[in-house]
Amino acid sequence: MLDERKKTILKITVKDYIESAQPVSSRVLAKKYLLGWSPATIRNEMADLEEEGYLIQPHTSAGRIPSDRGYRFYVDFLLDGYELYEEDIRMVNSIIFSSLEWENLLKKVAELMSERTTFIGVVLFPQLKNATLKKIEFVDLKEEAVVIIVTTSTGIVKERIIKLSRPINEEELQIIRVRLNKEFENKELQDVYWILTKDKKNFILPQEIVDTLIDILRELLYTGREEGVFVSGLSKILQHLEFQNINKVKTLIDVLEEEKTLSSLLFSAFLNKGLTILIGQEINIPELSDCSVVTTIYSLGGSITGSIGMIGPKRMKYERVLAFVELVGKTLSEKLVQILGE
Amino acid sequence: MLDERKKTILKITVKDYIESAQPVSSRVLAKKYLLGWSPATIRNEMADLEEEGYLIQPHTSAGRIPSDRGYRFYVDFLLDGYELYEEDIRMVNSIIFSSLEWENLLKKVAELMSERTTFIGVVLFPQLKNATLKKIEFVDLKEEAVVIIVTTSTGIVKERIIKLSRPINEEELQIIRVRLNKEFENKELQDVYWILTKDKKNFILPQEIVDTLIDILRELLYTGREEGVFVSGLSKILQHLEFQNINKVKTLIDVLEEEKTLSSLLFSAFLNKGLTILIGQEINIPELSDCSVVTTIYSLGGSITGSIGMIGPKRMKYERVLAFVELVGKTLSEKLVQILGE
DNA sequence: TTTTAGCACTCTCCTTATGGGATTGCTAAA
DNA sequence: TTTAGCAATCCCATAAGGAGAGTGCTAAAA
Repeated sequence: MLDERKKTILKITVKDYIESAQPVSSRVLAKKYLLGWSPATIRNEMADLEEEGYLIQPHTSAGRIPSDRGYRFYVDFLLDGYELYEEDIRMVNSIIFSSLEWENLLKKVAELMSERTTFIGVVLFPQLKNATLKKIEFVDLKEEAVVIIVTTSTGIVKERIIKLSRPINEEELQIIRVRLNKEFENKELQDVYWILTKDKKNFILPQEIVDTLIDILRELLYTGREEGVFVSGLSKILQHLEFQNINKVKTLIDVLEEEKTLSSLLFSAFLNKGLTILIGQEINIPELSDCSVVTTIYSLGGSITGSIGMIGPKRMKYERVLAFVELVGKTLSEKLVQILGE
Repeated sequence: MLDERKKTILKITVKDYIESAQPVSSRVLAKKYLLGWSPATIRNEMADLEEEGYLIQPHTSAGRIPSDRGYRFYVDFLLDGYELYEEDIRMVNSIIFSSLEWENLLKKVAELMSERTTFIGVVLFPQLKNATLKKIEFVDLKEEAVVIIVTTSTGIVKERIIKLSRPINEEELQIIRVRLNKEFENKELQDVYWILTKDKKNFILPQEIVDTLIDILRELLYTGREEGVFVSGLSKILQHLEFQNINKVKTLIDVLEEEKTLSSLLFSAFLNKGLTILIGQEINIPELSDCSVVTTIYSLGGSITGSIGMIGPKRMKYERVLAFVELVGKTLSEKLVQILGE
């Protein structure tokens, strides 16, 4: 374990580097922060910290910057406390409690997160493993075209247009509607999915309808909308100094357009069930090794859970981002409680 | 008007520059394309073409590159013909005729376009000015939470969750449902919107329901989903040589994350009602002055229209992109006919 | 009159050299 | 154990030089 002086030096080194983006030298530490030790002393301590893997020297005659391990120690043990801003609270509330349909709301949340922090905001679609089916509805468009609409207990709606191979009139549709709803209302989506796939042939229903229902359920259950995530803030993050060179930008954009990568990244937030930080290599995505990721979940009991996250340079103000992400997660959950009850 | 020799020289200059990305010199023109004139002669002609604004010299001792006017002349008068690839046709069909809900389909189309061309694919949400209302549905979630679902004649579905100020039971909901559908079924969205806003107070209905309906209709009518566009292909376009410097990339990304700019750009495709090319400054967005935009519409009669487009460097293979965009537009329209009839 | 050869001139870009500046590690003294 | 002093190291901005490519112009050839 590090002694007090080493902790202090590490802490100030991390803080200064986050602010200045310049390797921190012993001279700056001694002079700017008036620590009471001479540069030479500090130099010795920093050499020790480097040996133990907390600091890195970009080249021989440069100051030092924190390693992943240095950031990790800082975040785990040296943080002074979270910094929650009034203005953030106001904005988060005003977006989340405005009336919007689901998808639009989540998209706005992603935009808001990047807007307020200049980092990337990511929102994972709600995962519905424990939700129940509320209603199946059919809307007859014309001739053989029908819209099938499924509503879940969590208020998520998913629809699809299908073209039938033979015309179905409103009476017949009504029979199907009543029958399906009687059978499936308030059943878990999971179960409905299994019943439909197993007994596929035994339903005396137009095959297209059964197939489409299965399709809709699968999407609701396993992927939100195609591994759905909303990502926002590319244009914001490029202003940071770590993304000045074109190749880093390219690899970053490659990753961020790959929805699968992001959704599985956010998905892992479920396991931790709370505020999580991953720093650099810990993220386990080489292209993001200059970044940190802060995630949390939003939820209502067990029936609906999703997660949100921010991706930014490792050089981020953790005090602020941690507080902010927590705020957004909590506010989203509150909104769920308000609408769907406890 | 240009004489034959100037046309030939301009044509080959444009072609060579599109291929090589290098300023084209008189020597290359004479030697590589065996035109039968000496470099000196070609040099004179190129000087003329520059004077007339078709070519530009990046600096004194460089070859020449096409100006916007040069590209425009090339596209209008010098194109050999469209180039439609078998593989493109296969891929476009397989994506567009797979069964997907609306939004997902359009998103996939944008991805497809960028995938096939390495340029940016943009898809504007369907504009519904002439669509009619098909059905209004309520799903009772629990206590005071209700989902309102509106389906249009074009098969577009939009929903919203609301929290009521007092409980409403299923019987009461049924009365509202029947009454609203009786009154509004098959009426134009436009009209329903006006009736609701004008007679707001006269409906003996919970105020929240009326307000939410108005909200949904406004979104359907005026903005798709929030000026909705799908954009795809950022990571692809960065491989092109014109986006090697960081500032160009930044300004490009700024524009592409600004949905309003893009949707109004695509919206203008409606006025032209067909395949449109804008080159460089013609686009009228300074940040895109190194780009060309090719757009077209997809439609079914007058009831549903949207547009699609590609954004790429001016140095694009117009023969191919024009054919491709036309293909995607036509195939999308076909799908509409197939589902919704004529 | 039109086309072409020849040549000086211009500009870019790459490589190399140079010097200032910052910071370190080490040694020896406090 | 801490500190002052100093040589050594590396980065980086700037300048200098030279190769290469292509043009414009002039004068001769077709």
